[in-house]
Amino acid sequence: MLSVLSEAGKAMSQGAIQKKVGIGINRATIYRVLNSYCEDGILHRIVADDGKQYFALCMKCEKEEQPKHHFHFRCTSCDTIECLPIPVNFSLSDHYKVETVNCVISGTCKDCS
Amino acid sequence: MLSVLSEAGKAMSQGAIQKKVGIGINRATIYRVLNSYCEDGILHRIVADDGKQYFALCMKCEKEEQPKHHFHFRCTSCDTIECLPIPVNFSLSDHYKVETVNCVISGTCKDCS
DNA sequence: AATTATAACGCAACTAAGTTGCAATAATAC
DNA sequence: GTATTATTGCAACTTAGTTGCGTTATAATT
Repeated sequence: MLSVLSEAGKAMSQGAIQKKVGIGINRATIYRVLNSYCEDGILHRIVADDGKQYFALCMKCEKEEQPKHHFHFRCTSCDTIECLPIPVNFSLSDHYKVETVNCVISGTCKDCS
Repeated sequence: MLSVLSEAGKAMSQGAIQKKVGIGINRATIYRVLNSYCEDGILHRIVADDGKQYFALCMKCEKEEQPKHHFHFRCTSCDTIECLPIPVNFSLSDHYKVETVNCVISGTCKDCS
C-alpha cells in the first residue's frame, strides 16, 4: 500500500488504492491500515470537497520537504489529489485553537487540461 | 431556512438547519432547496474535514464583504463553521484550471475555548 | 515442536450523508 | 373550474467509512 502511494506520488482514496493494489484486500482492512499510518505520522489525510478522504505520504525527510500546511489540488478529471508546494498562511487570534488545516483547490490539473 | 442561516451568521449543516427550523421539513427537501440556492449564488457550500457539507449565506452586498475565497473555521466543539475574513492566496500555473477553493481550519473556536 | 498469546484480517452489518424516482399536494395559469 | 407546473414527502438507494466478531496468521514461551 505504501509503495502504491509512493509510486503514485499523489494522494489517493481508499477505492483508488484498492484498485491499484489489485489483489483482494478487504475495504475495512485498508481503512484500518490507513488510519493507523495516519496516527503514526506516515500518511496524512486530506478531505476533499467531494467529502472523501485521500491519503498521501508524509515526506518529512525528503529533499523537497512539503511545508507543514500546504495546498492540495484535486483534479475532477483524473480524480487524484496532488500536494502543492504552496504553504498555507493565515493568522488567527489566540482564542482559536487550531487542530487541523485542510485546503483543497479543485479543478483540472496540468496533466488533464 | 435563509433566516435561520442569517440569524446564525455561520455555516450550518443540513442537520443543524433542520433542527433549528423545528417544524417537520423533509431532509430531501432541505437538500434540494440548499442546492438550488447554491446554484443561484445565494448560498455557498463548504465541505469540512468531517466530510460534511455546510451552507452559508453569500454576502456580496453586505458591509463586510467577504473575499471571494476565504478561510473557514470549523469548531469541533460546537459543530459550526465560521467564515473568517481571511483571504486565501495562492498562485498556480496557467495549466491548472481552478474551479473551487475549499479551505477549512478546524479546532476550537473563540467562543468554546 | 507444541502450545499459548497477540496481532492482523475478512466478513457482514451498521451508520450517516446525500441523492433520486415517484406519487401526492400545492400553487399558478388559462 | 380545469389544466399545467412546481414543491414536497416518502421511501429506497448509493457511497464512504466504521465496528463487532470470529477466523487466520504471526510471534512468543516453555
